[in-house]
Amino acid sequence: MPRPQTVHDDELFDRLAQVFRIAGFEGASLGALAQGAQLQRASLYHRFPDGKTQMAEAVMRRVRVLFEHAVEPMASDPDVTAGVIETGRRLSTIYGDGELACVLDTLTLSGAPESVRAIAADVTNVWIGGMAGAAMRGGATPEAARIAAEDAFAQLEGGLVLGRLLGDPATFRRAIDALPRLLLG
Amino acid sequence: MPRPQTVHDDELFDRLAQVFRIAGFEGASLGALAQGAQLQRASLYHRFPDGKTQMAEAVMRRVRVLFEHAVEPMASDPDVTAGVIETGRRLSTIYGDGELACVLDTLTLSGAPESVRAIAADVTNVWIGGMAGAAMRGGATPEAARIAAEDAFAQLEGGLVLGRLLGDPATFRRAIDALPRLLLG
DNA sequence: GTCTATACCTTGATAGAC
DNA sequence: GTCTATCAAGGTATAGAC
Repeated sequence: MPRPQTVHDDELFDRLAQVFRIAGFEGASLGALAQGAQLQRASLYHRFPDGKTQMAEAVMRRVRVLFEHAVEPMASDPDVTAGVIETGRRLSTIYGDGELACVLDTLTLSGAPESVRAIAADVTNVWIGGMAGAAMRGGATPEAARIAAEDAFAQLEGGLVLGRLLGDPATFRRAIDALPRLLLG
Repeated sequence: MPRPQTVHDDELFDRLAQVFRIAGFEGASLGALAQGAQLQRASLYHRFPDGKTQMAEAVMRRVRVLFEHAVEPMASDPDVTAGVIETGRRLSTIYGDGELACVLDTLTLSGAPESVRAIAADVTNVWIGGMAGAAMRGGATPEAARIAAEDAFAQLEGGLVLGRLLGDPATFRRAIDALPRLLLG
């Protein structure tokens, strides 16, 4: 009987994400990743034979699942406003109420493999597409909905950057609270 | 007669900034910095005896000068709206019309020394303070002006992140165009 | 002031024991 | 599946010639 995994996949991906999101791709050393994962470097290579690139890809794919879950209420809730508010709650949880950096931002800096960038772009489109869909359900034209969704994305991402710079997540939290207004007018 | 500098300070700081802004602190290797500066590694250590930390500090102080210049029209122009528009032009130049990353974002990730973070926070306050001043000149209360300035900062920074993710600076450019509305209502 | 050469450490990655 | 041990490459930083 083979030795059981001590850290299951999703939990492992989440731990690696915590390192990548504050260090970027080049900045995340195998030592830091191993420490964050609570696994030896060699054990990480057993789980990810293709090394750091494969780790970052797995993290990004895990992030996509998290965002698909986050945007889902905007499409499924009969009350669009209630759906947007619930999505805001889920986004806030992902970002530790604005205290955590965004892996889409940090994992697309210098050194990030093209494969990781591609998944990051895909996640971004899932997120913005979900918000644009909500805006359309609220009555906006496709063009106006897309613009509103992009601006809302920027407000949230910029709020995270400002939070890191000043140590105050207030701007991010304002953006979360403003989501219904930003998307539904 | 001593050998003259082949690269003057401000030009050198700008070249180093180009590397730091796309790589972050840990991600920017001395090799990459030397290549960007068109100087040998050892020459960089002659200019910056304290190494990479001192380079990042110098870059940040240079960035502060650039931002002081960028926000200046908002305070000095008799026509506040014209001043805000001119500041938008200068910000757009700093960010290559939205094609370049922000060093405030990338140079405050994991590994950045506290001294660099402190200057980055200072630059942020210069920038947001300037925008808040314009909003007050436009009639806003101090509290409303500060919030408008923070939100405008977030819209710009988030626009840069989105531009990198999707390869399209449209959201950043929209934020530049929207600056007078965001700050002056 | 800039260069070549080098010391020393950390990194990403691999091999093999358990 | 995880570990210890190890390697080659690349990292930061320094010494000394010009």
